[in-house]
Amino acid sequence: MAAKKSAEHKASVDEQTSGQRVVRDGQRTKRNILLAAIKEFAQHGLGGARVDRIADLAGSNKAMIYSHYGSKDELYIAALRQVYIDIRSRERTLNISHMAPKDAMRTLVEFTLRHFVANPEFIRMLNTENLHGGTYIRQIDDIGELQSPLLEQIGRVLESGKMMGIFKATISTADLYITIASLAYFPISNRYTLSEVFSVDVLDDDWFAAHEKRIGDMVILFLMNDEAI
Amino acid sequence: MAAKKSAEHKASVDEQTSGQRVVRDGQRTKRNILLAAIKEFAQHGLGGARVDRIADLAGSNKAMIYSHYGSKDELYIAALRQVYIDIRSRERTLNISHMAPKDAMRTLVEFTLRHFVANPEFIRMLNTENLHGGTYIRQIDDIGELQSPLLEQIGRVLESGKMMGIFKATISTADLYITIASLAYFPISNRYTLSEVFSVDVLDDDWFAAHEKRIGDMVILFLMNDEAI
Amino acid sequence: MAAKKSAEHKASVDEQTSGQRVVRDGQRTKRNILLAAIKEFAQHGLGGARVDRIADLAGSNKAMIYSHYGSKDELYIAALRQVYIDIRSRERTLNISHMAPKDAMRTLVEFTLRHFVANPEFIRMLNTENLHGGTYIRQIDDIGELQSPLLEQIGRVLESGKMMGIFKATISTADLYITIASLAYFPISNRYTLSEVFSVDVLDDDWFAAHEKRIGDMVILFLMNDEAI
Amino acid sequence: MAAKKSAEHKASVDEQTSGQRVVRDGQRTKRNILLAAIKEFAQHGLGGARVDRIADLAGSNKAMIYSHYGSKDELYIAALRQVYIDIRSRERTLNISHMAPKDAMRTLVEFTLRHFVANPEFIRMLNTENLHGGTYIRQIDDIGELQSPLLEQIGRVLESGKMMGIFKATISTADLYITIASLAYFPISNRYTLSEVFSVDVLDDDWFAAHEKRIGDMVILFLMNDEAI
DNA sequence: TATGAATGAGTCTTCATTCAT
DNA sequence: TATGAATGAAGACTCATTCAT
Repeated sequence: MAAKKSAEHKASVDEQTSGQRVVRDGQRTKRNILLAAIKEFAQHGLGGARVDRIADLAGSNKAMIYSHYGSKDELYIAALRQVYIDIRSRERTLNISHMAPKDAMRTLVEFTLRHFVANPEFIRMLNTENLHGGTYIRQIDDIGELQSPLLEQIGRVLESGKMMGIFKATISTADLYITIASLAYFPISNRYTLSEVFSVDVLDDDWFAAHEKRIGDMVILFLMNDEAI
Repeated sequence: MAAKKSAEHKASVDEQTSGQRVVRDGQRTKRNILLAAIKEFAQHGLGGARVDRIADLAGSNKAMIYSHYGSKDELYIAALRQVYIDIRSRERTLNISHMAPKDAMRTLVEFTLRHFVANPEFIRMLNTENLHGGTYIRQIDDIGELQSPLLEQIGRVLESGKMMGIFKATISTADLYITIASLAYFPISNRYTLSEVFSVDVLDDDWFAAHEKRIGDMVILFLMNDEAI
Repeated sequence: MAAKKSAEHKASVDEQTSGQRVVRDGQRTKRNILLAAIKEFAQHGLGGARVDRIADLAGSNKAMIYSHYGSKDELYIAALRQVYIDIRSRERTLNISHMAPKDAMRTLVEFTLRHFVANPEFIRMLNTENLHGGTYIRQIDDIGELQSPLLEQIGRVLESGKMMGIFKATISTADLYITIASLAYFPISNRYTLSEVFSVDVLDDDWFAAHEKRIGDMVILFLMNDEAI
Repeated sequence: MAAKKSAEHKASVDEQTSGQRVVRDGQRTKRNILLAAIKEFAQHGLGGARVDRIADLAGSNKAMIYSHYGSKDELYIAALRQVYIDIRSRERTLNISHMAPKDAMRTLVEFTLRHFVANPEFIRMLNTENLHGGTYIRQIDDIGELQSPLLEQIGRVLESGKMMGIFKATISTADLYITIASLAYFPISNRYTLSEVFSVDVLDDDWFAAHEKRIGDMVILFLMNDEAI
C-alpha cells in the first residue's frame, strides 16, 4: 500500500511542492482531490460545486474522485471535516500561556478575528453546511473529537482571570467562545452585503483595526463587570 | 370559504392574503412566484434551488416564472430584494421612542436577535449572497434606498444616550449596528454546526434567554464605558 | 363582414398608413398578421420563426393569430401563398409588348434578376419550402392558378422571336423560364456564401451590371443559335 | 457481420467505414456525430434540427455532442465546414486534363449538375446558411483555404480555350463558375416548388438529359461568342 | 492507479397553443 | 374581436456517476 510504484505512463512532477520529483501515488492524488474539493465547495457551495472542476483543479480526473471518495456528497463531507481539522491545527499555533488574563483575552479575540480573515474557506463551508441544516456535519463521526484548542485556551484564560479576580462575569467557556466568534464572524462572513448595503469595507485597514480594538474591549469589559445592568 | 372554486388544480401559496379566488391574475401569480422563490432560495441556495419546485410551490408553472422574471438569476435577485424589503418593513414595527436609552438599547438588541430568529430566510439569503461574493445584490439598483429603520433607531438612541451622558463610547451608528447584528446573527446562522460541534441548542429557551441578556449587557457595558482598557 | 365597427376599447390609429384614423377591424388585423408572418418566415425559416414575434410585428397578439389562421403551419402556408400572389402581381407591371424580340428577351432577363433582388422574401420562402420538400406548397389548392405572368410573356416573346426567325432554339416556355430564373436566382440566393467563399459582392454595382449583361447575352445567344455544338 | 457485437443498444451511422467494433473511441464517436449532424441540419435546417435526433442518429448521446462540439451552433458550423470539405474532395475526382476545351467545358458543366444532384446536403446547407445571412460560414476560419478544385479546372480550361482561339468571351474564372453553378443549382435546389408550380420533374431522365445538354450549350455558346449582342 | 469516453436523469429555458375575460 | 395569462410538451444543455481500457 505504502510501497513505491514504478511510474507507468506519465511520471509527472508534482507542481505543488515542485523541484522534487514525485512519483504518482494514490495518497497524493487523494490529497490533491481533497484540497481541490475544499476550494470548490467553499467557493460554490454544495449545489454549485462541480465534480469536473474539482478533478481539473486537482490535476486528476473524475473517476479518481469516485474511486477515492465514492460520491460528491461524501467528498463534501470529507472536505468539511478537513476544513475543521485545518482550522483546529492552526488554532494550535497560538501561544498565550505567558500572558496576563486581559492581554491573553484580547489576543484571543484578535486571533479569532484574524483567523476568520485568513481562512475564508472555513466560514464559507460553515455557512454552506448550515444552509443544509447540518445534514452532513452530522455524518462526521469524530467531529466531537475535533475539539477546538481555542476553546480550551479560552477556558484556561477565563478561569485564571476569575481566580485572579479580574474577570467576574458568569459565563461558560463555550458561551464565551460563541460570543467572541460572533463578533469576529459576522463582518467577515457578510462582507459583500455589508459593502453594498452599508458601504462598509471590513478589510479596510482603519475599519479593521478599529473593529479589532472594539470587540476586544467589549469582551473584556463584559468579563470584568460584576454589576447588574 | 365564501367564494366557490371553479378552478380544480389550484391551491397554493395563495389564499393567505385574500379570500376571493381569482384565476387569471398576473399580479397575484407574480407575487406567488416571488414568495415561493424566497422559500426555495432560502432553503437551497441559488445553485440548489429548482425552478420546477418554485413553480409547484407557487401553484403555477415554469413558463410563468420566465415570463414574469426572465431567468432564474433574475428571480433570485427579485427574491433577495424582497427579503430586504420585508425585513425592513418588520423593523418598522419596533417602537422605542418612549424608552430611556439603556432600556431602549437593550430592546433594540433583543429585537435584533428575535428578528433573526423569526426571519431565518433573511439570514439564509444573506449567507447565500455572500457565498456568491455579492454578485447579485450589486444588481439591485435601489438597495441603498432600502435603508434600515433599525439603523436609524439605533442612531437616535445612541445620540440621546450620549447627550444624557449615559453612553460614552465613540462609535458610529453603522458600526454599532454591525456589532449588535454580529452578536445576534452568529448563533442563529450557525445553529446546526453549533449544535453538532458544541452541543449547544441555541433555540433552547434557557440558553436563548441567557444569551439575550448577555449580549444586551455587552452592548450596554461597552457603550457606557469611558475608560481605556 | 365588410361593415364598420364601433371601436370598443382602444380605437387605436393604424401606424402603417398613418394620418388616417382607422378603426380596428378583423380584416386589417388578419392582413397585418400575414405581412408580419411573411417577414418572419422569410427571415427565420419555418422552424426558426416565432409566433410571438409575428404577433408583436403585427401589433397584435398570439390569440389573434390562432383565431385567424388556426396554427403556425397554416399561417406559414398562407404566407407562402401570399408571397406567390405578390410576386405574380409585381410581374404584371412589366410591359414589353412593344419591343422587338431580342430587346424584349433581354428586358425579361433583367427584370427577373431585379425582381429577385427586390423581393428577397420570395427567394427565402422558396428555399425554406424546398428545404421542407414542398410539404406545404402542396397544400395550397390554387397554387396552379397563380400562373406566372412572366411565363406568359416569355412564351409570347419566344414565339414571336421564332416566327420572325430570330430565335431558333428548341425549348419550351417553362424550360426557358427555368433557365432564366436559374441565372438570376443563384447569385442572389447565395450571396452570403459567395461573399465569404469567393469574395464576390453580388450587389456591387459593377459586378451586378456585368452579370446582368452577361446573363442577357447568354440567353439570347442560346435562343439565336441553330447549330449543333 | 464478421465481428461479434457485444454492445447491445448500439448500431448506427458507424459500421460503414470499418468492420471492427470499437466501443470507446472518441474520434469515431466525434465523426459519427458530425455525419449525423450533416444529415439532420441538411434535412431540417438549423432551427428545425434536433440535438436529440442527431444523438440518436449518431448512436451516441447528447452529452457527447456537447463534449465534442460545445453547442448546437458550433456543431452546425462544423457540419457546414465538413460539407464544404466533402464537396471539394469529390470535385477532385474529375479529370479533364486530356480533353479539348469544348469537351472539357461541357464535362465541367455536366459534372457540376450531377454534383449537385448527388450532394443534396450541400445545397440544403448552403440555402440554410444563406437564410442565416452567412452568420456561421463567417466563423469558419479556413473557409477561404477550402478552395474549389473545380474553380481551378474551370480556370485552366477557360485559359487554354482562349489561347486556342476557341473561347472569346471576357469573363473571370469565378464569374464563369458562378454562371455554371447557377444553371445547375436552381432546378435541383427548387425541385419541389418547380414540381408543384410548373409540374416539372427535374429528376425525370428526359428532362434531366435535355437540361444537361441545354446548359452545356449555353455556356459554350457564350464562351465562343465574340460579337456584341 | 489512472484516464478518456459514455450515459441517463435532470435543469433551465422556450414555444406553440389555449383559456378566461 | 381582442388580450394577457396560463400551460404542457419539448428544446438545449449539464452533471453526477460509471465503464472500458
